[in-house]
Amino acid sequence: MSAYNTSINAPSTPNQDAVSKILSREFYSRAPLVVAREIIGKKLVRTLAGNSELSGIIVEAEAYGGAHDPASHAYRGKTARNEVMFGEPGHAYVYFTYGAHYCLNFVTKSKMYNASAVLVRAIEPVDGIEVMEDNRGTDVVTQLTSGPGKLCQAFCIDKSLNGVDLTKIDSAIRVEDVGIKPHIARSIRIGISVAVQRKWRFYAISNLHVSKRTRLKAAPRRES
DNA sequence: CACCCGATTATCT
DNA sequence: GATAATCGGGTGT
Repeated sequence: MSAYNTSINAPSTPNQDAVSKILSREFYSRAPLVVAREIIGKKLVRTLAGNSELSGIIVEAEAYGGAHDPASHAYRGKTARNEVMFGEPGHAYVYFTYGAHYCLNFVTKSKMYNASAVLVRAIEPVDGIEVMEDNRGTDVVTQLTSGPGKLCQAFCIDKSLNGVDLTKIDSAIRVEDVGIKPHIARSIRIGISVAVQRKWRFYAISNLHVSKRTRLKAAPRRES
C-alpha cells in the first residue's frame, strides 16, 4: 500500500504480460510451411470495441506459397485483392469468398516464399464464448470456430481487418505464445483444385475443433 | 460488361 | 454424399 500517487509514473500497464507474449515480426518472417506448423497452439486474440476480447487456440492452419504455389491467391501476381500478401509479414490478409464467408490469413515471407501466407482454418474457443455463440447463431461449441469461415464469423473478422498489423498490442487482432505445445499432424490442403498433393495443412492431434471436412481423397501421384 | 468460379457452409436426401 | 446459396474478383471481349 503506497502512499504515493500511483496515477503518475505508473510502473506497468495491465497489458504488459500480453505484450511480452505477442508473436514478433521475425516469427512471421519465415517460410509459410514453418509458420503454419508453429502457429498451431498459439492464441488468437480479437479486441472488440469497448476493449472486450475474444480468444482461442489455433488448432488448424495451411501454408500458401505465393508465386511458387498454384493454389495461392498470389500465384498470378499482385492484384487489388491480394496486395496485402505482397507487403510486410505479420499482417492479416482477409478475403471474402463464396458470396458469404471471410477467411483469415497471416502474411509470411522468406527468401524462397514471397507473398506467402498461412490460412487459419480452426480455433478452439477460450474467451468470449457467449459472444461467439451469438455471432454464430448456435451454442454447439464444436460448431463455433471449426472452419475458416466459421471462425471469422465467430470472431467478428471481415474485410475491414484486411491488412491489420498482428504484432501490436492495440491491434484488432494479435497472436500470443501462451506456452502450449500440441502434437501436430499434417495432411493435404482442403478445398483446392491445384497442387493438391502438397501436405501443407497442419493440425493439433486429439482435439474436437478442426474443420470437419472429410473429403480427403488419396493424393495423386504427380502434381499438375 | 459478360462470364466463370472460388483457400465454404448449411441443409437436404 | 450431394448441392444450393451468394457475390466480388479476375479474366477476356
